[in-house]
Amino acid sequence: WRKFDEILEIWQRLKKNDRKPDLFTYSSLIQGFCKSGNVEGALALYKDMVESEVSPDVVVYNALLDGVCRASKMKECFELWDLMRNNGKHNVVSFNIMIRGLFENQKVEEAISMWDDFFDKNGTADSITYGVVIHGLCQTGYLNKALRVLKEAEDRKEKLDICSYSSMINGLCRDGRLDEAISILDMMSSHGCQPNSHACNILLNGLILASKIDDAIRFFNGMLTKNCSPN
RNA sequence: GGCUGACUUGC
Repeated sequence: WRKFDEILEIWQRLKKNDRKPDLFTYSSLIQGFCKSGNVEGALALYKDMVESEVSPDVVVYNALLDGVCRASKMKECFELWDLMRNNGKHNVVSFNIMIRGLFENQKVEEAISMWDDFFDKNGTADSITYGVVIHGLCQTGYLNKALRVLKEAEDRKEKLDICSYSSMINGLCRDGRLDEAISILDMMSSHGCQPNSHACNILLNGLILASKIDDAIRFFNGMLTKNCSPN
C-alpha cells in the first residue's frame, strides 16, 4: 500500500509536469494494477491512454484481457476480445489468456471451441497453449480429449513441455487412471521432454493415494536411474 | 524496458 501511494504520487507528478507517459509506462502500470486486483484502475488507465492518444498495443490488450479474466469480469472480457479481433491486436498470447480465462470461469464449451477454432485456422500453438488447453481439459473432466490433444501434438512433433505433461499426469492420477499416468511419464522423454521432480512427485503421490505401494516403490527406484532424482 | 500455463509433498 505504501508502494501504491508512491506510484500515485509519481503519476500525478508526471501528469502535472506535462511529461507524457509513453506506451511502456502505461503498459507497466496497467499490468501492475491488474496483478494487484485493481482492474477498474487498469481500465481507467487504458481510457486515459486512449484519450492521450497513446495507442495501446497487443501487450497492453493482453494484460487487460488477463486482468478481466482473473477478476471474472466476463462481459468486459468478451467486449475486449471483440475489440482486439476487430483491430487485429491479438496474438498467440491473447489466445492463451482467453482459453485459460474461459476454463477458469467455467465457460468450458467456449474454451473448447476457441481452441478448436484456433487449431483449425492453423494458429500456431506454442507450448503454453498446449499447457493451458491440457490443464483446462483435465480440470473439467475432459481427460480423453486432453489425451488426444497431447498425442496429436506428440505426433506432429510440436512443442510440449513439462507443464503439459504434469497436468496430464495429474489429471489421470486424480481419475484413478494410474497405469496411463505411468506410461505417459515413461514415454515423455522419448518425445523430447525430460520429467522433473515435480512431475515425478505428482505420479508418486497418485500411486500412494491409490494404495499402489508396489508400483510406487518400483517407480521410486526407477527415478534413481533416470534424470529425475528425488528432491 | 512491458503480456500468458503445471502446484505434488512439506513449511
